[in-house]
Amino acid sequence: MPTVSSEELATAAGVNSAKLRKDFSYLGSYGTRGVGYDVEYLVYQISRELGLTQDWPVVIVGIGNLGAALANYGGFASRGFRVAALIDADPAMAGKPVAGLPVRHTDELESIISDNGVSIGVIATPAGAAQQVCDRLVAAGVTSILNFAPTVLSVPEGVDVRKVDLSIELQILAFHEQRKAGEENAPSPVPPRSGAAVRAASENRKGPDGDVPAVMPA
Amino acid sequence: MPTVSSEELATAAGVNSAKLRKDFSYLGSYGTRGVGYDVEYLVYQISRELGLTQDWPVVIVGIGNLGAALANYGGFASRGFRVAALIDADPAMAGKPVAGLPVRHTDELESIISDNGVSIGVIATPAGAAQQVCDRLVAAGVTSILNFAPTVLSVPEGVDVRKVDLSIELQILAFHEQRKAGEENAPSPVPPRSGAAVRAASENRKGPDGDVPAVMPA
DNA sequence: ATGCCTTTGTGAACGCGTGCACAAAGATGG
DNA sequence: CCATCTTTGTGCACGCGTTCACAAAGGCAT
Ligand SMILES: NC(=O)c1ccc[n+]([C@@H]2O[C@H](COP(=O)([O-])OP(=O)(O)OC[C@H]3O[C@@H](n4cnc5c(N)ncnc54)[C@H](O)[C@@H]3O)[C@@H](O)[C@H]2O)c1
Ligand SMILES: NC(=O)c1ccc[n+]([C@@H]2O[C@H](COP(=O)([O-])OP(=O)(O)OC[C@H]3O[C@@H](n4cnc5c(N)ncnc54)[C@H](O)[C@@H]3O)[C@@H](O)[C@H]2O)c1
Repeated sequence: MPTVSSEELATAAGVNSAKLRKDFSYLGSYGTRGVGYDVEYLVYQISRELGLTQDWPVVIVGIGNLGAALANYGGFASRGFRVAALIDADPAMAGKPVAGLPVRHTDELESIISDNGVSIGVIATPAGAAQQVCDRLVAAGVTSILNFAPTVLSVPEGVDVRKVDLSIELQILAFHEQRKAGEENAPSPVPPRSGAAVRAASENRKGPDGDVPAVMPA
Repeated sequence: MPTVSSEELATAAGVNSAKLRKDFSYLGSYGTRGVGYDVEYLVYQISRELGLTQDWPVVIVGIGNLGAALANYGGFASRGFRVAALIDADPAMAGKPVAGLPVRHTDELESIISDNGVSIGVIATPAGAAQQVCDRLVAAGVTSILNFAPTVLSVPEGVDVRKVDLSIELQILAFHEQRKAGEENAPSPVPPRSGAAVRAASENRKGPDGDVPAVMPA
């Protein structure tokens, strides 16, 4: 029986082995003392807890540059996600095949969602249309949304929104970049107290309960 | 002089006003007691600290579906990022205009980087090429990388890597989705101890010092 | 069966971010 | 010029995640 010790996994992942063991214990995952964890069982258990054993139908709304790229991306299927439909408001796109699927018009949005039991939606429309699309998705029964549009979506309680903001990713890199440059020469105008604000700026969004809105002017 | 109080900002952002004030104090940002913060000065100060006052040249490597979408994305320019060049290994693409810029061949990678003083690179190549591209970028002087390929990149100390893994974003949504479904009926197989592992699964990557590698099989 | 060695599971300590509460600062009006 | 009111800046305590350290458990060899 192939096994791994928490120490091996921890080293590979670059984390503390005690944390790993404690986390596993929360999952009810019992290893064998003196031996380690049964790899197969461990994988199964984590997969199940993470929801990877069932597959989730998703819809992508807004089949432009980004939406088409997402539709073509094979990485979703391999993680248990199935693209149930591609939806766009442009009548000219309706019926056109993208990544092997015909693009459906926005009119069909509600029926597509309910027919397929979709609970996860991806929004890749322009920012101006995002909230409206979001509202329709939620009304139709979607309870999880992955948003690429640079807008803060407001949703009723019980609906999760994750926002992917590529500009912020770059800003975080730029922030560290600037910091690197500043270290060598003159001390930063701000003393390196390394306080909460600085650290918070390096982190990503905190969780499902509300993203940090962009306060900087575009 | 237009001002805002920490309380106003905190309410708008949905955070605690004390946290906000404390964070501002780390930035050396002094408000006026009884009045609040000078909006203009505050914006300038935060912008500067975040590195938004200078603009950063970036290169995008791998002009496929995703790379092209990124190149066409206007949101970067508005946040102070300038696409210095688009680079692809496919000879057939060389010279072809994408988003108004001619695609350059990988051979030119090093000279493009040094000529433009690029320190931030975006990798949108297939996973198999990512590490190799990364090595070349780093060797040429890039010290910050935004990686879209589903691979853990290894880089020397001093180089920051941020990984955007869209599958993981969906997995996090699916995880919560499953949890929602489980609450109504039978109790989850795992008692809702709400431990560190569960919470950690909702969080994103922690910071610049090492992403959490994907341990699940694809 | 017994003893040794490895690795788990976890209680306790530590570190850190967050929120509370309040004194000091400064504006504003009388 | 003084009183009052607003809002900042921050010491302090609380909560939570992380890490240490170790006893218990189990395999394995003798
Ligand atoms: N392209 C990128 O790399 C990138 C990066 C980050 C964020 N974004 C954001 O993602 C979104 C899409 O970007 P893009 O480059 O694909 O834009 P795009 O203009 O190429 O595509 C937008 C698509 O949405 C469709 N659409 C418009 N309104 C709609 C509606 N109400 N319902 C359904 N579909 C609708 C349009 O017909 C179009 O096909 C934008 O909000 C953009 O800011 C894009
Ligand atoms: N499309 C998506 O929505 C999406 C989402 C998440 C992650 N990704 C990842 O992003 C990457 C790109 O995705 P894509 O859909 O654009 O793929 P793609 O196949 O359309 O594009 C890849 C491009 O990279 C170029 N390339 C290959 N090797 C190269 C090299 N050594 N140097 C420079 N260029 C090279 C190819 O010529 C091609 O143009 C993949 O790793 C994919 O897994 C894509």
